[in-house]
Formats: sequence, C-alpha cells, structure tokens
Amino acid sequence: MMQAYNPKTIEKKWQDIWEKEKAFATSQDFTKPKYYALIEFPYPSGQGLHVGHPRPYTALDIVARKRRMEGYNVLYPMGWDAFGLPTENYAIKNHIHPRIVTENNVKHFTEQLKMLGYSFDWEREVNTTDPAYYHWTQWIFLRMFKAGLAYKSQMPINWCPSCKVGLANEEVVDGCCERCGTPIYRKQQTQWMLKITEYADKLLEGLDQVDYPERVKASQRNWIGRSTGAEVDFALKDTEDKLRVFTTRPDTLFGATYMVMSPEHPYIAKYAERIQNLEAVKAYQEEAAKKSDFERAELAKDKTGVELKGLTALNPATGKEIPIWISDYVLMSYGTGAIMAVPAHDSRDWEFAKVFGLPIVEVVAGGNVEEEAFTDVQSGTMVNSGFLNGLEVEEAKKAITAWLQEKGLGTPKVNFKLRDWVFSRQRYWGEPIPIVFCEKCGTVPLPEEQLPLLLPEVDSYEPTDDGSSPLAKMTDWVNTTCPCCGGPARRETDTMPQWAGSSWYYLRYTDPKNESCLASPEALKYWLPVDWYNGGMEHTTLHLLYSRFWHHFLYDQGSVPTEEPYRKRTSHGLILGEDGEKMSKSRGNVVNPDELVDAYGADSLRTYEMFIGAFEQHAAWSTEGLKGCRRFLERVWKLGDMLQDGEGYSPELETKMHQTIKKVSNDFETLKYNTGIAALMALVNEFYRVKHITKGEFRTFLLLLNPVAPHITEELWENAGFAGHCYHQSWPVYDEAKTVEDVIELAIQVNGKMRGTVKVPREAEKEAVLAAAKEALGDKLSGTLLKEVYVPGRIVNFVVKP
RNA sequence: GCGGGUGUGGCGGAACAGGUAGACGCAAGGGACUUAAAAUCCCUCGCCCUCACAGGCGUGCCGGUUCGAGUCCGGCCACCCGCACCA
Repeated sequence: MMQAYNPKTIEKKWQDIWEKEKAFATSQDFTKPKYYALIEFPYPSGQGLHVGHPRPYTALDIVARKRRMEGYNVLYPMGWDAFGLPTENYAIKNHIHPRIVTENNVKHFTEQLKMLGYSFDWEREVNTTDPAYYHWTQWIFLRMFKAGLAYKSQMPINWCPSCKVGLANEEVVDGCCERCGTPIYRKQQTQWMLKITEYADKLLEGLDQVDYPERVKASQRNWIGRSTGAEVDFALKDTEDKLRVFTTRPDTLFGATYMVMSPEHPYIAKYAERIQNLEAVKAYQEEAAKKSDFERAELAKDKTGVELKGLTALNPATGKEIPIWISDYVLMSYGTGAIMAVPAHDSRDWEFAKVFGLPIVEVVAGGNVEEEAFTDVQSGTMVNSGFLNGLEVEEAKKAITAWLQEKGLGTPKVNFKLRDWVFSRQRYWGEPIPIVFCEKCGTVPLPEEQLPLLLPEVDSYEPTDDGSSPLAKMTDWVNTTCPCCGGPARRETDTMPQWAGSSWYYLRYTDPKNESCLASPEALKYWLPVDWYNGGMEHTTLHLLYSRFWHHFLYDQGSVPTEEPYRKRTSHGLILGEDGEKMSKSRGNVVNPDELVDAYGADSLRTYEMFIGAFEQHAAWSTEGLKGCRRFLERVWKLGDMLQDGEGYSPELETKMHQTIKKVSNDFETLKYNTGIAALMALVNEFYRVKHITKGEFRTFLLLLNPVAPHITEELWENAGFAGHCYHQSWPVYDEAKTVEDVIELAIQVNGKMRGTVKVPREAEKEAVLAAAKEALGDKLSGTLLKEVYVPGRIVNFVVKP
C-alpha cells in the first residue's frame, strides 16, 4: 500500500522538475514538424485568475502535451496584454506607477499559472508594456502611416465622460462604455484613425480559407456588413446640384416618392437660404444632436422628421418632383447620408410615410403595401415602373443599373458597415504614438531608428477634462525637434488603444527577443500560421478582426509569409457561477482557483474544467463536480495496488484498451474533452471490476491521462518504476482491428421495438444470426413474418403482421 | 428585423454514419465497515403499472420519410447570444 494521494507535495515536486529540466522549452530545430497552439494572453488584472481562465488554457495544454508526445516541435507560449485602463485607474487611485502595478499583477498571474502546471515555454513570455515589445507595435504603426492607412481626422468620437477617453465603435455597447457602463456621447475631436475599411474585402474573403466556427465567421461577416447596390443622383430642382443616395434596391426607383437626408447633411447649410422653414429645421437638428446614438436607436419606434420646404428633388426615373425631408433615421455615417425613400418596399420608409401622410406607390407586386412594406426580393414582379414592368426583382436591378450608368445618373456601389478604427486614446498607460508635428514639415513620422519612443515618467496619470492626454502636460517630452528639419516640433500626446499590442503578439512569440525586427523571417516562415487559436466569443469582432487586419497589412508589406494569421479558431464557453449566472464580483459568485488548488489539487481542477461539459458551451460551476474528479484521481492513485507483471494487455481488457486509446485520441482533437475523460473514467472502472492491471495497461493509461493530469501521472509513472518521464514517451497507438469485440451483442427488434438481445460472433453469417435471434425471442415472435432486417454489427429487426 | 445557437432524467451532460436513449459524473436512496461521523466499498436510480416477470409511455410541439428517427425532411414553439433605423 502506497502513501495517500497528496497533490500538494507531488504537484510542486513535478513543477520544479519541469522547470529545472526545461521540459517544455520550444526547440530551435526548424526541421522538425511544428505545432503552434495559442490561447489569448490575459490582461493581468488585480483580481488574478478566476476559474474561467484555466478552461481554455487546460484545453490547449492537453493538445500541446499530446502533440509533443506525437513528436512535434510545439510552441505553446504565454504573455501579458498589460496596457489598459483598469491598471491605470488603480494607479491613479493608489498613487502607484502603473508599471509597478503591472509587475505585481504579472507576478501573481505567473505564480497562479505555474501552480496549475501548464506546459508554457516561459522563455518566450512577452509583455505589451515592455519597450522592447512596443518598439515593434510602434514600428507597425509607422508602416501603416507610411502606407496611408493611419490618418488624423476631426470627427465625432464616442466619448466616455467617466473614463475621459474616446472609444472605438466596437467598444460601445448599448450606447454605453464597454468598461464602465457610462452612457457615451458624441464629441468632436481630432483622432488617429486606421483605415481598416481598406481591408474590408480581404477580411471577408480571408474567412473562406480558415477553419473558424460558423458563428465566428458569421459575426465577422455581419460586422463587416458588405452590401451591394448603387449610388443614384437625384437632381435638385432649380439648381445645378444633385443629391446622391445609396440604395440596395435600385429596382424600386420608380417608387421613390420622397427623399430623406440626415440632420447632419451639409446640404442643409448649403441651401439654408432656400429653406422656408429654416427655424423648424434648425430646431430639429439641435434636437437630434443632443440625442446620443443610443437614444436615437431607442426612440427608433417613432419616426420623426421635418420637411425641407422650398427644396425639392426630381425622381430620375419618373421625372416627378418629390419632397425632401430630414430625419434622424438616416445616418450621416453610412452611405451618402441621404436616401431615396420607397415606402412601399422598405419598412422604415413605410412607417415614416404613414406618420407624415406621404404617398406609397407599389412597384413590386406581391404584397399588400397598404398594410405593410413588401420587402421580399425573391418573389414579386415589377409594376408601375415603365420599362422595368414585368421583370423579376433581380433582373430589374441589373436593368435599372445599366440604364442609370448609361444616362450618367448612377453607378454600382458596394458599402460596408465597418468603419475605420479610432486608434487614439487620451490616456497615459498605452504605447506612445511615434509622430511629431512640425510647423514647417507638418505631420512627421519618427525615424524607425528612434524607436522605441519611450513612455515618459509623469507626475499625474489623471486624464484631463478637456480630452487631452496626461502626456500633454509633460512639456519637456512634448517639445522636441523635428526629425525632418531640426526645427521645433511637438510630439503626439495620444496613446494607442489596448487592441494595438494584442494585434500582433502571436508573431512576437516566434522570436521574442529579436532586436532588429518584429520576428525573423525564418521563425515566421516556420511557425506561421498559428495552428490552433482558442479565445473567447467576446473577442470575435474586436481583437480577432483587428489582428487579422494587421496581419493582412503585414502580409502586403512582405513582413509575414501568410495571408491569414490563424488556421483554426475555437471559442470556449464561459464558466458560470454555481447559480448559473455570469461570475462577477457584485453577484458574489466568483470562484477562486487558488483555494480550489489548495483543497483539491491542480490535477483535479484541470480534470474537472475539462469534464464540466461541452467545451464550446457555457457551463455552471459545481464544487461537487470538482470533488467527483478528485475522487476519480484517488481511484487512479490506488491502481498501483492492483499492478501485476505483464507488458501486454490482458485478454479481457485488450479490446477496451484499444477502444479507449482511439476514443481519447480523437476526443482530445475535437474539443470533446468531457467524453475523453469519461472514457478514461470508464476504463478505470474496468480495472476495478477485473481487479488487476498489467504494467502495459498502466503505462498506456497513464500516458492517456497525462495531458489532463500531468502531475499525478508522472508520480505514478515514477512509483511504478517505469523509465524516464511521461513527457518523454510517445503517445499510445491503437490497432483498429482490435477495437472491435469478437463476440458482439445485437439488439433484436420486432416491428422496430426492442424485444431482446443476442450474442453472436462478429463475423457470423446472416442465416445463423437470424436463427439465433429467433431462438432468443422464443414465443415473443408471433404472427406472419413479413420481412427480416439484419444490419451486421448493428441490429436485427423482424417485421411481422400479428 | 437579420444572423448564429440551444431544447434529452432531480442536475451537468452522452449517443459512430438513421440501429439497445440516458455513457461518464453529480445529487438522492439503501446496505457494508465504524462507538459515531467522514472517507471508502457494494446495490438502486427516466416516468407509469407490477411483489416480480412481462408490458406501456418517453429526447420542446405537430406531421412526414423509413423495417427502424434524439439523429433525416416539412411546419411550429420556447429560450439564449451577437448585430441592428446600415437604406
């Protein structure tokens, strides 16, 4: 009888051995087959890890450990996405430098991760706040600037009055700041922008060549929001001017009975003199400006607007004079900021027309436009549309577009919902933007040799109410000389958003200490693309899209060898609190991994997190369930007591062994960790049932369990006197032929209902099986036999008429 | 509204490619061991009827295909997530 299972001592013991032996260091041998497994690097918050973190980390740790045993050179790195607001806010509140806060948090996270026994290559740790790292973040920015993809723009931004920072559209949720929940409002400010829209099509097309879950691809496509249609010019009556609109339904042009401009449309000022009801118009504009985007959307139900009296347009198809309205249901930021309204075939226009009594003219037959807008494009025939009459919608689109082009009235056009990325933050704890403003030379990029541009020490990290960065107060730093002419110049004082550093970190892991480039071409060529990238669904439209954009750009620059960064992406489900609600401090349902590891051990926690349920689905925490996994490992621990000599598998377990190797091998590849572990539990139950285990069986079992529970398996391996360590061994192989029993139990049905079973040799002839089945049924089989169904290895079914 | 997903015991969840629904685990009940408790071990565990055997019902609902449907097809319902006056 060996000692009791004590995870505390054995886990520490093996973690020390792995560290000392550099057990999981990535090989520099580029001739070996490679495998790059990546998990999203964490933001080192003050709270430390919660039980949600280990789920994806363990999942890919299993893959990484298995791949090493299969002979791959594995890169499984870890790092820190350490710039960001919470650290800065904590620093402000407690008067500590954010760098110190970050160091402490990173230290805490590192201890926690090491305590869980992950096989990360800690030699390749990266930290986005390290100047040696953000050197290259700045470098990429400069490259974008030189390529014309980074530009400064005076524009309304999403301003969070609490964080005192401008936000990207992606960071605004329900009109509120994603971080603090404060309602945002629009504020005019000069901002750095990245032209992600230039890559909209590439980002869309790239999705076809990668292995992402459908829901991830769908949200990216939806976010990019490509729509095809046409731009059409409507002449303004009694002017030389035209009002341009974008429409996806040029086929309905004959039904355009009025037009609507956004309240921000420049024509309102341009034609102010003509507008007879200018006061009412201005009042409406002011009202609209006061509303946040959120309020605009919330009040969407009721259409409001004002007609521009004195300014009308001509429908190019009908030649009829039609009124122009302004309404906040038309957005200045999409299309041309103006629309042609076709109330019969657009539900928003229909509602507006009903409110203001505007004419509704049906041009696609098939619905009842008095009741509701008919928006179907699949069925329906053109009517009231001159030369389009009788055509189907799709044909009409082509015909009218050709006609518009011929007459010089319009052109085909593609629009995207995707907007350029607001890249400035008026904050301290971020990468300085390496740009200088010179009166003579204008906006000047810092020469690459001057990188990294270090974040200067400041007295206060407080953001300013006027919207300028804390760096603006550092006059010593701000005032500099122009790299171009040597004259006086000022530095850009905004910093980059947190998304910058995380947009390329996976590249740095391949060559983390390189001082002359972001990573050597040899390393990139060998390691890219990332073979498997797991992360949260919440990063699907932000991080994942941004990093793909940077990667496509770097590919165009010749800096990386692949178009797409990630070959395969998976998303883990959240771990919810025991109450089934999302874990949060305010709900008080947060579970701390430190206490769990202390009470049950890292191997138990790892096993439970993988056993908790389907990996891609959310799962509620259960400490009872964790205890069950600890119980399983206790049973594993005691297998040693039943150990018998024998290198092979005992006859009664041979099939089960081969089946289990097959099942576990497959399940660990396909995110089905829960059933893989279930198979290992079932195998242990078998060992207990037969009350013995051969050395050969024990070896195989330990190796299969090793990626999940690495500490206990190494300890048992050593205790059993096996040579070397588990992590030196090859992954067990199975013989397909031996995964099937020689004698199988067949189900027997009568008229499709289960009526019994029969044991027959696997290779038995049909006649023999049917005879055996009949005998097994006995007098349960009565009536006229109509049909006998025998599917070898599956089922026997007798169809009878009673 | 658009897009994606999910519905199976008291619970988390299994079920290859249409072939014995409920693997594995949790909880619960019973028993053994113990002065006792914990731990451990053994048994039971979808619902109804039955002492038991046998039987009937059962994978959100209705219908279809099939010898046979949790799985395929058609039509619904409910819930969750993402996006949303994007023209």
